[in-house]
Amino acid sequence: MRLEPINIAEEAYLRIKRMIVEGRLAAGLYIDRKALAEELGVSLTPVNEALARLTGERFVDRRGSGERQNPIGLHVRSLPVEELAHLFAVRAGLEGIAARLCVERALQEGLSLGYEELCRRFASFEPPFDEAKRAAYLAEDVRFHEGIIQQSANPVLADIDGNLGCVHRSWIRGLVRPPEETLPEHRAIILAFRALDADAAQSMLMLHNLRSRDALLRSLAE
Amino acid sequence: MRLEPINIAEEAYLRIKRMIVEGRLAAGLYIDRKALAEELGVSLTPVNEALARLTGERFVDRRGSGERQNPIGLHVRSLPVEELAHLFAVRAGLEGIAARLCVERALQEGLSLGYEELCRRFASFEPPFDEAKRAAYLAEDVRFHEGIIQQSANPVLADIDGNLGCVHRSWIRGLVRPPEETLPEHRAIILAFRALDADAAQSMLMLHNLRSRDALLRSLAE
DNA sequence: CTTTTCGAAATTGCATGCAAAATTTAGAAT
DNA sequence: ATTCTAAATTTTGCATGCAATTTCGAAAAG
Repeated sequence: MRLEPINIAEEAYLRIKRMIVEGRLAAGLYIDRKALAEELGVSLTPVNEALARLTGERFVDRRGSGERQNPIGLHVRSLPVEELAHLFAVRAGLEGIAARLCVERALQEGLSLGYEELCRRFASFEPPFDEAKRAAYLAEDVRFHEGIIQQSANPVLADIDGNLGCVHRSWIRGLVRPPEETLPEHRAIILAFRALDADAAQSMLMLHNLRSRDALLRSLAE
Repeated sequence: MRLEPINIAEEAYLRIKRMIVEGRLAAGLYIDRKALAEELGVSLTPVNEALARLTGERFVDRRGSGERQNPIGLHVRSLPVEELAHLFAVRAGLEGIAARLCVERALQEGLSLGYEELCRRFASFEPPFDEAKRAAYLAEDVRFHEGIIQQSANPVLADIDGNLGCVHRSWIRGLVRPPEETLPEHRAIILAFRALDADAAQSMLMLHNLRSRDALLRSLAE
């Protein structure tokens, strides 16, 4: 039951973005607008509009005639790993401030139960981690970070971090660091939240992300 | 001497965005695409593409037929002041992490002279502040914050913060707080940079922005 | 004077058309 | 077989066309 298709161009945008994020349109791939338009059952106009937006959001590259690789035209952007590291740093800043805002809000309005529940559900994990447990941990990890953003009640922050998280997950399928390493960090962050210690919560969440960035850079160096 | 108009749609996007940011298209105003297309000397297609992008970037609102205010169609988005406060919080996070990245980089590569110069030029201001000095201070303030972002050498961060700064300046023309109040904070931040104290630099820059957010909220409450 | 109604005119969202540029293909020359 | 060349085809970027919806406006009704 689709409530708001809004309009064809908007839907084309959402569908093409999903195709990129989910890897159905592979990185570096040339984008055949005609084929895309046929697949979506629309004309070229809404596809062009969608691709213009995605170009602005750096999901798509426009390749001019002067450049080395052919063909000319639009391609799915492939993210240099270096840029993924930059992305981690930005999220470190965003999630750090989100943690502070959570505490700020909790102090003003009383503890948010939704957030408390999130913390409890997360805290129930215990080593050792087999395959299934790692998958569950990954899902809970995503919920944990998203929950902090949501509870910070800052729509601008949610918008930006949501987009970055989208890019992140389209390039990094699993965990950057093993649960054994990140679980204690998550626990420490939760303790800071319980203590309503904004400085500690912000600092820990930031360092948590920066350590993931460093792990990524190390794994890149092999 | 224009090097790369790239294409008409891209140029339409940039020009319309400038019109909005500079207030030439006022907030809340209905956007007459036909008139806009004529003014830019293009057809409706590139204008539509540009407006689709600006809608995605929340510079433009799409108003459906069910909503209270007429007419239907596109309008320049007017930012609730509350959202401006959210924006300050996000920038607090971003500039905070930028400060940390600056110090990180300085420790790895030796001090950046460009950044040092920025600090010196900024530090030369002295009270009292007459009208002209306040204007100069405002310009220097913008350069100070932009400089930190640039020196953090994180293109993702620069991209996001640049956009937010753009929105910020389109809604807040002058200073949120008087120079007498912010100058000591800037000085303290510079000292933290000189000492290569990442924690202090990040924390101070973040609080600097959060205090501006709070000042904004107080002035809103009148 | 205010409100309602109904048709004209404008606007929207998208499809299609078209010229310029790029790519592919076919054939000839090396 | 390989390289060059040029015509044919495709693609791109934008303009224009068109049906559906919306707004405007004048006349009629209250």
